[in-house]
Amino acid sequence: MPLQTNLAERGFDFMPAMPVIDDDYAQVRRAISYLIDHWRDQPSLSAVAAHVGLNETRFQKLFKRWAGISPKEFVQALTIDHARHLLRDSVSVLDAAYEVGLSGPGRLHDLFVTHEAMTPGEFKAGGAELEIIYGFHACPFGEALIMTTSRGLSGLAFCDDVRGRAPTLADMIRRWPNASYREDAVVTAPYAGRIFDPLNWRNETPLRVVMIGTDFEISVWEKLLKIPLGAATTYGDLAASLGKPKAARAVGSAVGRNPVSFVVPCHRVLGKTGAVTGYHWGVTRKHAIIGWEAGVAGSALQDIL
DNA sequence: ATTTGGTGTTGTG
DNA sequence: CACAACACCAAAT
Repeated sequence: MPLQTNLAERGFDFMPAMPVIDDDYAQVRRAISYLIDHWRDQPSLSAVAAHVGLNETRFQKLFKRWAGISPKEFVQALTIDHARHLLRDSVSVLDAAYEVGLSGPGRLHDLFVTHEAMTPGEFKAGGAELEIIYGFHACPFGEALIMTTSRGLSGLAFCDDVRGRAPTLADMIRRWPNASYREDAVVTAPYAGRIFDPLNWRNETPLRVVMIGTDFEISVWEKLLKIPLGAATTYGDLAASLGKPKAARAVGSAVGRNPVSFVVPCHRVLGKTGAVTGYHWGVTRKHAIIGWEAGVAGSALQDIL
């Protein structure tokens, strides 16, 4: 049955958001990467702007438009101090009162998500008929690759600015080599509008996500869905909350294999010290997401989230 | 500051 | 079945 006819049923009873146009990210990315390298020297606003190739005023506006906060506030959001603030309830958020069971709600404080799990066994058994439809869309963090099945969103990945789409698509296809794939950006576009525009996060119908992974991976990813905007946890705490306090490293691997980036907020997991550790799609992008979320958390939107 | 050793899970042969 | 790889972490240099 054609996917298009199911859109309303699957949660798209809203007008697609205004197109997510963010050519800004290319310049913002250069600024962030510069800041990561030079934060020690307290770089002036004009120095960062110059590095990006803009004058101070234009840079200010670009940044404010992109993040909702000033460059200064953004730098603040990347400090260990801010990380400690995000981590203040690291342990308890993972054991939040609400249950994220099968088909349960997650990310209750921001994006409204329900999910179901699909193990590799199930995936193999039903995989023959399973078609993955994908499309590329601009988003605040560069170009995103969105993948869907008839059961919901199954993948979200990011493209490298210079290497382009192909490596990202190959990376994702390698995860489910037996599926069939078809590109149709018309089908995936509503997901981009729903996911990357905070105004749509509390849409009354949940965003359906299907998790394809091993039992252990799924148990880790379900925990991630409990971390709300404005909070973070550590690999160690995550492991402990699964009853395996020594498995921090295994948890790190599982978090790294999360196929639904951003929606399953793996960027909200930090090292024990608050350091921003690795990210499958580049640590710079992890910084960008954390800073961008600081802007969302501090904005007037806060009231509706 | 850097190195070392102990970890659990997964993919490969 | 064994082994290497890994988005970790604490303890010892």
